[in-house]
Amino acid sequence: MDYLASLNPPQREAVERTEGPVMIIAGAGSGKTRVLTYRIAHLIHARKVDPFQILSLTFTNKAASEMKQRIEKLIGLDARNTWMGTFHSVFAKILRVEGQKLGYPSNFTIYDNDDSKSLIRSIVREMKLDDKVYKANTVLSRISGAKNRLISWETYLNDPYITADDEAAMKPKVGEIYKNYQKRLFRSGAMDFDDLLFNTNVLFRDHPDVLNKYQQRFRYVMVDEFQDTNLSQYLITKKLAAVHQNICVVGDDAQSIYAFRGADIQNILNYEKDYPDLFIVKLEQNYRSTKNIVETANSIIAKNKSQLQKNVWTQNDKGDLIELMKASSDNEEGRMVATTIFEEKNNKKLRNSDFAILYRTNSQSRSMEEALRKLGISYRIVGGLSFYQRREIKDLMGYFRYVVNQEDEEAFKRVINYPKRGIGASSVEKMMVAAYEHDIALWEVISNSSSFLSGRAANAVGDFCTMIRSFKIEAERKDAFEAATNIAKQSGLLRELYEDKTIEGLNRYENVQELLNAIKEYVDNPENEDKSLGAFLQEIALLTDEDQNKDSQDTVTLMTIHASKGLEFKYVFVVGMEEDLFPSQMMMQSREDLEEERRLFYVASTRAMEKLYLSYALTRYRYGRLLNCEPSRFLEEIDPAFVKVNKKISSALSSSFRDTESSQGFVGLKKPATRNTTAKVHTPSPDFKPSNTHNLTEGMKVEHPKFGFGLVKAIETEGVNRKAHIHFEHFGDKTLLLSFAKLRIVD
DNA sequence: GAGGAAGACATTTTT
DNA sequence: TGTCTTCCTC
Repeated sequence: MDYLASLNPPQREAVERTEGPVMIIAGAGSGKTRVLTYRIAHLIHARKVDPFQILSLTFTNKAASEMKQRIEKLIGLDARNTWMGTFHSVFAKILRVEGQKLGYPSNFTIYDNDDSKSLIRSIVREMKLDDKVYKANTVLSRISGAKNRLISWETYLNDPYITADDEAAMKPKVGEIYKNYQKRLFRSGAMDFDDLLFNTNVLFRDHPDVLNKYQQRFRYVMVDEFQDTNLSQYLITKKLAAVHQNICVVGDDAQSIYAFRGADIQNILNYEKDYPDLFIVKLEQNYRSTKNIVETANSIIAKNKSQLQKNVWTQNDKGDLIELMKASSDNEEGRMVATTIFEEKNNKKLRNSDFAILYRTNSQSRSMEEALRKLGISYRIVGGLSFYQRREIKDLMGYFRYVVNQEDEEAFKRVINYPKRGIGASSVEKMMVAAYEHDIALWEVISNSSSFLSGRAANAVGDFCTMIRSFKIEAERKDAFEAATNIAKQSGLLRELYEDKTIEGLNRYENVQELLNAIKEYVDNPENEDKSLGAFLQEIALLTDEDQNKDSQDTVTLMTIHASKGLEFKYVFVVGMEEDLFPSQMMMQSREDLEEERRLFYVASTRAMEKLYLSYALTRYRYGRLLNCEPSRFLEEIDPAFVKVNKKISSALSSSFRDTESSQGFVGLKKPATRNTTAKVHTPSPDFKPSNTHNLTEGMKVEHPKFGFGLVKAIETEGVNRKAHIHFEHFGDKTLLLSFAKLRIVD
């Protein structure tokens, strides 16, 4: 196999050692994905393993699909038959088949965090507890933490340490909430994200025959990003591999940054104790970054005590020194970063997409955005609301969910009175109480509304019930697209959105159309055998944003350090290097916490390929007040041999700012369209050429490279400052300075 | 049931 | 400081 020849010796060892337990410690930029994909290809090709017997677990859909694609490139369509997916999606699939053994229907609904929180809020309200003490977020994370450690509500309530903990936190009722929460989920035929893993553990524990079936099926198990596993996930992998012992975990303890979500770094640190005959390979050669960057990162992580010994090195050039920038304020920090990007871009012929700005907290993006906008540098923010979290999407999905599963309480609450049909909160409550008190299904109450409600409300519920029935029949007989379109129309949801002529309303309407398009695509895809609405729902319940349209545009990327894991950029700015911000003040209680922050810094630094900039500000607005800041302790920890302090005087830089106020090409743009990760930035026509806009007049149709097509509504001020008010189809009204805006006049 | 005022709140968040 | 939620009023 010639693919082996392209690997370095440890990589090759990792690929070829297919039998027995293997741990691959993959340093940053060491070609981990490559090793993983080659290993699978090698199993199939050289070792003649049936692809069906290989299970690969990842944490994100993105990682899974990327790997799948790469394997397919290596070995062709055989790759499709390997089991590859996120922990959640793989075990959701298994639970659809085996879940009846635990009393769940096979079409169980998966609750996302919003559903979970909303359910907790209801329970807290019903238990007449103070919702300021029992905040949905806090309670959910407590419950989630328990589930990740396989602590059931029964165990939770009986564990004196846990109860003492909750009492000390003045939240003694969390256990009771946990209990009610689980019961309600079960009644709703629903599992939350943690249940998917928790219940898999229960399934494997209580049904040895089922466990055995999957142990036999998955002769080879691989786990990516092993440092991020929680106990629940860890035990699943251990049980699955117990018979064949062909388990291969890949990870980097130095990049473990998800402890707050239950990830336990001990899983990787102590792995050797679990498997005495564990074969360990260390991938230590970094192919991504310059020597200066690699060694800087090494000097950072060296301060951590809990870690596996390794020596990351590179053959790459020394490269530039790390540059440290000091700003007087957060806004100035933004300006310095933006100006530096502007200059580096010009001097070195770089693209916007070669740059990334990384920060500890989302709120730091503001000053960066402002500065970038002023210099006319286009950017995009990764993170924030994903498509499937949007209200209008959740509303329509709520209908789909409810049509598939009438016991789905959260879906019910979402759709029962939207669009308005005169069923108020008190009627809803009456029905839920009735279901609970008579211990009957919610759907039964709804089907017999006149027994529980009076007059108008009963009629309205009756109509709703008839409507859902007809949707159900549709959904059973027709494919997902037809059923979904019909539901969107008949429910009145589409009309409701259509009638909202505000820009946001238009956007929402379009998003709904986009969801329908996605369903069409799903139905048209020959790979999907089951084209029912239920099948579609199952498919996407565990999808977040399939960041499909992230490429193509040339933009600077802004994101949190967490979101940057696994990515690389030529130039990276890590901003806000200040004590209490990074490391975060909330993470300085213990050595473990501080070490995780340090790993975060390590992750951030190792994203850079060519150059790393670090910046901090002396003052910063936080929660409306101006704070004085001190440089981060992490800055002192870096070996000073690799750092150069940027001596540029910012006044020289900021002068270039004053006259660029208008160079952004648009005035009065309040919310940049690029803020939304899913905002569809227009792709200019292939023959796009800016026209001479001298003769531009009202009523002309124009094309803008980013905003797409629009209609000129008015022209203002003749001369250099000539502006055009244009209504864009997808971006609403904009005022553009004609001397800067690139517009093509469409005939 | 819409709209406005007031109040709470504010790390990180693969699923 | 800015955003999101809730509550109150018409």
